Amino acid sequence: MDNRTIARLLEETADLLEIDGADSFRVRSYRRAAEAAEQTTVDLASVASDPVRLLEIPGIGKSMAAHLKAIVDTGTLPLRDELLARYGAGILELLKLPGMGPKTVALFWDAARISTIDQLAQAIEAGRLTGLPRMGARQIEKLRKGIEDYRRSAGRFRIDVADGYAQQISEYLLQFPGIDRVTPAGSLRRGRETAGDLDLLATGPGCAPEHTQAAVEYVAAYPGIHDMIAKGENKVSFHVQQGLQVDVRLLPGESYGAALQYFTGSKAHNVSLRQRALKMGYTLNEWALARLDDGTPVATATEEEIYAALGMDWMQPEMRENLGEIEAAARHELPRIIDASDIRGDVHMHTTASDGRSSIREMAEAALKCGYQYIAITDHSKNLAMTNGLDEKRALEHIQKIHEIDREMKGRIRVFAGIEVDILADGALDLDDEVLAQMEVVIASVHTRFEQSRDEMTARVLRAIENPYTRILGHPTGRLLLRREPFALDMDAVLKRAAELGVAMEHNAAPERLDLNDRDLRLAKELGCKIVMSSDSHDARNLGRMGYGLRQLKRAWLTADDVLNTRSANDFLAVLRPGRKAGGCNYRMDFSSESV
DNA sequence: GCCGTTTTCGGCCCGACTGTTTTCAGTCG
Repeated sequence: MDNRTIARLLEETADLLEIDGADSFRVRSYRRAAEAAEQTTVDLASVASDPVRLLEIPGIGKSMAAHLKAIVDTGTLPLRDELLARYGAGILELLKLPGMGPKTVALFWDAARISTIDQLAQAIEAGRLTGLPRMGARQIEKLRKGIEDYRRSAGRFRIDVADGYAQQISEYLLQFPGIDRVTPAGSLRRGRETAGDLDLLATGPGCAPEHTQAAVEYVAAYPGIHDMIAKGENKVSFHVQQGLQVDVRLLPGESYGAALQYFTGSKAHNVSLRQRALKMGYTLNEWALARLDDGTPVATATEEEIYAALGMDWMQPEMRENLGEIEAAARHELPRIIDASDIRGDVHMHTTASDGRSSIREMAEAALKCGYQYIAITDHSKNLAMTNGLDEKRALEHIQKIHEIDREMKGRIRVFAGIEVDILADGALDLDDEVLAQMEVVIASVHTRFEQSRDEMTARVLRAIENPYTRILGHPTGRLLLRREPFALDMDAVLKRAAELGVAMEHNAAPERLDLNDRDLRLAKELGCKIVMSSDSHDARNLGRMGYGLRQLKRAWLTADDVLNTRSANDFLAVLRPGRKAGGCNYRMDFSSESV
């Protein structure tokens, strides 16, 4: 059992305890333990019987150590099972609906024994919620809509979740002697935000036609299988625990490229490609690109060969949506889209001053290891009290500390002073201008809930953009995928105004954020609105993780020129703060001598 | 349930926002 699974069990127990009305501090201790399990580098399964090692982990006490041992020994936690038996297995899903917290779940359970989303939907239709405390017409309508949205997004999995499964299963497959290569295909390979299912293509000597028996049996023995869907000669399909469907295909090396191309898609890209093949006298399927007249294979083993035989350059999977990439590849005019190595700085990160886990120095050192030339420290401001956000006084002190570290780094890396301020309901920022004036990077973010109308919400964000100190608009859409409907915001208006004022739009790399979607990013490019790619890292260990967000940039065909933090430190600041001197920062005098 | 003690109890991130309130509970970050 891995740490993530253990963390999930503890988190679910915390949710159940909360519904059960347990002491909130007891609940929190379960959440802390879940977080500890997720964070620790200790493999909990291997030390579960060693209380001394367990107790060394902060957040794990005597009782929790016993719980951990029970989880590792039996695969489950008795307390969790007991609560699930009482309330029903579906009750945790209710918490995923927007606006549904433990108190409301408990209310519905007590009043109407509701323990699943289906039961809740029925109760709403039957009018059985009317008259319950806090349940006015608006509240009930919000729930009804929440269920609708939830059902629409259910069935698809966030890319990082699908990716996690892909990695686990690939590791397992590669342990089989007859498999020496596994590649995820489909929407995961194309870098979409979500994946409907998971296609894994495996090849190796054990995948040759008519010799796949042993490999098929090995795949079918994968311990993470929840239920088997189909088991054929070269394909095994199954569901994993959380319902994701996985198709593992065993392919001979000679047709691996054709299969990779075929199963990567997208469908529209493939249709268009096959039309092109036909016009050139070829036929294209998952086994080969072959001559139409006599069926002689022309290209099979690699994608590059296939595209080359069709007179095209190979293109990155993220571009394959039939949005002009086929024509561009045929003209040999594919743009050089952005790559991880283009990113020179990360300008959104938190430290222990607010809710981060690392110090300023640790962040700077980690950034050096990532090859960055500059960073900006952007802790939360006071409005996010829960994160220990900085008020004016602490913010000014923090700037001094950042400057100190910057000097210590002696030009090996630049460390800019910044802040992530909160946009209040009326569009004002939550810190005084005098403080903002001293920051090189001010990120204005929407953190609060999104109950306002589309017009109100847009006005709120626009007013924040108009603030002369706003340089980057953070969390612009506030979309938390599969958890909440994207709130209504006139993105066209926001992007247009941001472009006019030179305010950059942040694109957050975290897979649960992915602030801007493909369309937003394409529009931003058209309008000349600059994008800032950020990690929003709270921990030095994952500072360099730009992967998921970067793939959205690729999908929008963005180049290094479109993204602000691909520039040098000097150029970045020059574009971010045109004609503005950093207030009170005399240390910038030595800026021109930076060695980065 | 954890932690750190002024050691065996008492504290444990808290403010904005919404909807239902008629003075506040619940959710979210």
